[in-house]
Amino acid sequence: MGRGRAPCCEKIGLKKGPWTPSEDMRLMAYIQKYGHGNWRALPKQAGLLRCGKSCRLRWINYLRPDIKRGNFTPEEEETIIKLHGLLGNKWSKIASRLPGRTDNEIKNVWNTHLKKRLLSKEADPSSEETKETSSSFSSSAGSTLSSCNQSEGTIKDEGAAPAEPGFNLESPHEVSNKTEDRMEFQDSSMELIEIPFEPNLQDLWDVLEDHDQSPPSPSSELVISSSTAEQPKPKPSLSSSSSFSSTTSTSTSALNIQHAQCKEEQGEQSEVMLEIPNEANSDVWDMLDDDLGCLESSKSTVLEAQQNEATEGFGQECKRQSHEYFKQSWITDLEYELQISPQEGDHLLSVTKDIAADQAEPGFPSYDGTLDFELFDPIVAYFQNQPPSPTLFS
DNA sequence: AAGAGCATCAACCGCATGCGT
DNA sequence: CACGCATGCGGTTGATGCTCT
Repeated sequence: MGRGRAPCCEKIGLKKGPWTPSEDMRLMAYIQKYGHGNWRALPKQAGLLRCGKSCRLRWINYLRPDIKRGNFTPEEEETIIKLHGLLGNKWSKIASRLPGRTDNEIKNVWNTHLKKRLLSKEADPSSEETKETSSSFSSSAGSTLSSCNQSEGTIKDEGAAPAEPGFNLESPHEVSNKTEDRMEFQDSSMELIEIPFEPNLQDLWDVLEDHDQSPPSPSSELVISSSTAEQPKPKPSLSSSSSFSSTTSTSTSALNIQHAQCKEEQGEQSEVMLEIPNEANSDVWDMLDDDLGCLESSKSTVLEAQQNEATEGFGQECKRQSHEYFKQSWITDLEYELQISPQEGDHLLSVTKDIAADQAEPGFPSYDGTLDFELFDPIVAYFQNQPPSPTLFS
């Protein structure tokens, strides 16, 4: 074959322009079932008359479940301005620090709003807003800036996913005198989540839900500890100081769970430590990203449903069930990943295993290259496997 | 009410980069 | 090392909706 770049896709016969709902559903269904190992082959296998690039873009910018829709908050805009000052037009880098936002979206916001706003501020430097912006590296930057500075090194680290701005793990459950500890943790790239001890992780969901948080940096160390201060008795389902490794196919040794303290007499503090070494297998972070991304997705779904309550056809009960579904799925998945309470019959678990089994096959995907839509309609399968998301279909 | 101008954002294009052979 | 390929990234475009006159 001659030198030079191959065309990104076959132009002939492929569709361009806006995506139809049917195409969206087909793409979502396919990715949900098989993932997106090969974008170039994906459209053919999914029965889409699109090039792989277009599919990838559509997924990343619009269909991905953890996309945060809606207007940018002032905090997000501040963050973009600051990061743009640091990084320039590195939209993907900026996007990586704004959970749920895409580089395309940020680029658009910058070009349509923020750039003009900054220009107008330059023209009128006496305005109040200008003061705020120009002091973006002073105290007004708040947690966002501290996060930026804190992870300055990871910005330059191309390989590592940087810490997220606003990754504030101060928990309502956290004991009061954690200030010094927290500073220590920050210095040693360690974050702390404290949760009421519950072996089935129900409360972990609730606590994480209270944090408007993002996955931590891979360069940091995550510690999830639990407090039983309000519990009549600790429930040490994990043996004291027990430590075991995840044996999932994707993460082998990086995940250690230690039931470090079980002060049954005092009933004061019992901890489940989830320690991930700095050099942890990146798969662990993928797993946590997925889990927390799922949480974020579910949260935004519920928020969206709440916002649309008056006008949309999703009733209160539907929304509640959707929320409960995601909550339970997330918890079950995490329990499985942590090997705390694997449930063989669980739907999500079986789906995950199906996908994992498919992906374990050499030359994944293991089917013959095209889907038989008469036997397997991905659209039907999608709605059988997952409740419709108001976020996606609004 | 109609049309011109503007704003927004999804999508495209082409180059850069990284990886496997 | 050279090459081919897949994917990522950033600039740009064009369709659509909104606002103003």
